[in-house]
Order: sequence, then structure tokens, then C-alpha cells
Amino acid sequence: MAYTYKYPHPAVSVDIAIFTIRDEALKVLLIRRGQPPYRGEWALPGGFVGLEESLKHAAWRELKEETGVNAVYLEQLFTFGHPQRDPRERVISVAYFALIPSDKLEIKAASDADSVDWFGIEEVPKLAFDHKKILRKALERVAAKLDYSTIAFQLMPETFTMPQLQHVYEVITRVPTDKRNFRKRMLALNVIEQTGEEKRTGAHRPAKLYRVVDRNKVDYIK
Amino acid sequence: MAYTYKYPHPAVSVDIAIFTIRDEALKVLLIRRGQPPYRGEWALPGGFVGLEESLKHAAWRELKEETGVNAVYLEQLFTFGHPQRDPRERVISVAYFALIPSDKLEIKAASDADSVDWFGIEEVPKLAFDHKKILRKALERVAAKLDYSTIAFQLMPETFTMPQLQHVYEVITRVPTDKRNFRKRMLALNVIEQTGEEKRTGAHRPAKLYRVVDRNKVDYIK
DNA sequence: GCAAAAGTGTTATCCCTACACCCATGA
DNA sequence: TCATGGGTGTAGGGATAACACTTTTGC
Repeated sequence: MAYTYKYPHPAVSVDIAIFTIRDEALKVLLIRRGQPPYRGEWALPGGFVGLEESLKHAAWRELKEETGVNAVYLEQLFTFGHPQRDPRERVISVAYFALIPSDKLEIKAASDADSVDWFGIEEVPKLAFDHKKILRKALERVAAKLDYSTIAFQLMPETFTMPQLQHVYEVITRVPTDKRNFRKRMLALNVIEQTGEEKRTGAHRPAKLYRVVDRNKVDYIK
Repeated sequence: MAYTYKYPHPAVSVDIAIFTIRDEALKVLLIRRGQPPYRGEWALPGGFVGLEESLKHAAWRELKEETGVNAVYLEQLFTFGHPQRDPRERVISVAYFALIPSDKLEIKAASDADSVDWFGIEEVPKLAFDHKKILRKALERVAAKLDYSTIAFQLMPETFTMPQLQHVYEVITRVPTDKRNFRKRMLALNVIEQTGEEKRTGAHRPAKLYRVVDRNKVDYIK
């Protein structure tokens, strides 16, 4: 079966930079390509857009295929369309990024084994296509949004401590912050509350646990 | 001649919201469609992406076709891809917005006469496709960027006065501002300088003229 | 009791806001 | 001379940034 058009049509794909926090670091999900082009190289998960599905739907579908999760933060990033970005044919890629809380991860369940893995953003290998460029832009966007929105909480587990939260800010923005000021700033957002519980992790004072009052909601500041 | 693919491919277009300031108001350029669908209705200028050109190139091409200008501010806005947004076939639209200084306009030279016109953003008629949605998003983006960047100067002519500049801010953000504070804020940006000239426009004190030190450059604030 | 990380308040500084009068011009 | 819009400075308040010591725990 073939599809014929009067004018040339490009192919359209979605690619997703999926982020999470693990082992105190910001990680991105990559898959090892099983098919040419770039067979054997790492790439962002992605795929072609179905003719009857919306772009966002395609992004959700890919996200679920690779991670099993569904209710996470997903945002359109940018559309990349350089004529030679794919050696096969003209492929225009609508890029998205997703933020997954560290406790929702089941990965590798849905997808096939050792061709999927999380990489610290410092240790990302060479990537197929222009995926390095996509990843860079996604990181910029996420870092910028920490400053004027509450998306950071989309990366936090159900309950978390202040030092944990601060750590997330610091690994993403690379700006070290005074912990007293950071605490004040977070509480002033009015989107988290104490659970009453504490978390003890070693030979030191336990940390108070917090939760987000309304997950699913992202506030914009100022 | 026909183009055949193994899998179905959507068509990809670019649509552009082109803004300028005229008669003290923010205007957007619309074209009246000469072909179905939506024949006779107004729409954002746009067209299909050539197989060998980048998305930005396609946007520039359309922009130049309609306005004759080339050196203006052009930014990718968002990609719209609902399956039914075009009644003919699946069309994915990569939307851009452009800002043109009021003194660079020649319009209607390049394009065909009375099927192109500028509309104040308050008087935009019903638009074809989902172009109202695109326009709304473009306006939001521009208004938001006034707060944290210097894109406003991309709308200003070679030389301009403070009241003119303030007017641009006010028509876009709809936030009236104290003129003393506004002036201080603008000067603190360090991107404009006095020309030494004045502009006299009526029975009142003449206004000092300013120019942008480095056009082409857009600063991000804070 | 000691090391390690968590928790906590106050002060100084900067930035933003509010606010009112004089000036230069054309008619 | 009068109406019109352009130009100018200061003081107060709120937000942000700087800064050091005490607490709780595990070993």
C-alpha cells in the first residue's frame, strides 16, 4: 500500500526529552537505535505522527511506550526542520519535553530491555540526528522555567525535603543558593505544605517532609 | 507528477503573525483567501514548506512575499497540528511571528492589492482555519516578552520618542505605566541613546528623539 | 562526644512604586 | 495667554541578598 500526493510532503515525527531526578542528578532517557540510520547510536525517544492523531497525542503515545507513565508534565518545546537533519528523507521533528517525578519510574517494563537507559546530563553520549541540539534547548527551557514557574515540583516525588528540592534547583540551574533564602522563597510560593513526617537519612538531624498541595497545577510567578 | 510514500505524510505549512505599529495601534497583517477552503475569508499569511528549505527559510519567504521586508525580527511560536485543522488534508502548521518597525513598511507593493491589509488587534475579523488561536498565542508571547526582553525595539522606527515607546508598551500589555518610572526603566536597559534631535508634533514641548544602540540585538532581562 | 547535615532570623541593600509640578510649543 | 503634551526627582515600602549559629541524629 502506498500514499500518493500531488505535492511533496515531509514526514513529521515527535521527539521527547524525558527528564527525571535520580541519584541526586538530572537524568534524560535515551534509547539505542535498533535500525538504521544511526543504528546502535543513542537517541531521544520519538516516532512518526499518525495521520489521525494530534501532535500531543503522538508525544503521549511515545512517552507511554518508553516509560509506562502517563500523568506527567509534557510541553511542546520547538520544531526542528532542517532539510538534511534525517538522511532518509525530509523529516520535521516537533520536539517535546517531559518531567517525571522520581517515584513514578518503572521504565524498561514497557520497552525492550537494555536498549533504553537514563543518562546524567553530564554524561550524555554522542546522539543521533540533531538530538544534541534538541536536548540542549530542552535543558535551557527547563532551567529558565525554574525561575518563573513551579515546574520543579513536577520532578519531585510525592513527599520530599527542602534540601532535596534545593538540590533539584541547583543541578538544573547550576546556581548555588543560600538555604535560608531558598526555603523562604519556596514557602512564599504557597504551593507546598508540611506532611508532619520526617525523613532520617544518616547521622544527622532528620529533615521535614513536604508535599505539593495541588499536583497537576503549575503556577507562573510574577 | 506525483509523490508517493510508503507511509502517509501530512502536509506542513508555516503561518506568520506579522505585527507592526501604525496609527498608535498594534496591527496584524491579514490576507483574504482567493482559493478554497475558506475562500474570501481573512487568514494569516502562510504557505507550504518546500522540501528543500528550512522552516525558517519558508517563514522568511512568506514574509518577504507579503511585505517586501527582510531584516526584521522573526521567531518560531508554536506548532499546531490538530488532525482536522484543515478540511483538505492533514496539515501541520509551524507558526511564527514577526515584528516590523513602522518605517519599513511598503506592503501591497509585493503582494496583490486589496486582498492584503493591516488590522488593529481589536478589529480582527473572523479568521480561517485555527488562525484565531495562533494569533492569540502570538499576542500572548509578544506581551510576555516585553517584560523580560527588549523585543519592543524591534517595532520602533529608526528614531523614536519616549512617549511613542511607552505607547507601544501600553497597547501591547494593556498596562498603563507612570511615565517617569517607564523612562527610568528604559534607560536602565542601556540599549538606547539620545540622538540629540527633537520631534515637534503640536502645540506643546518637543520630544527628544532616541535610537537603539544596536538594532539586531535583543537582550534578555534578569 | 563528635561529625554531618537540617533547621532557623535579622539586617542591609536594592529595586520598584507612588506621586506633582514646570517647560516648550503652536495657535 | 492658554491649552497641550513632554520632561524631571525624591521618598517610602517591599522584596531580595547576605550572613552564623544551634539542633538532632548515628556511630
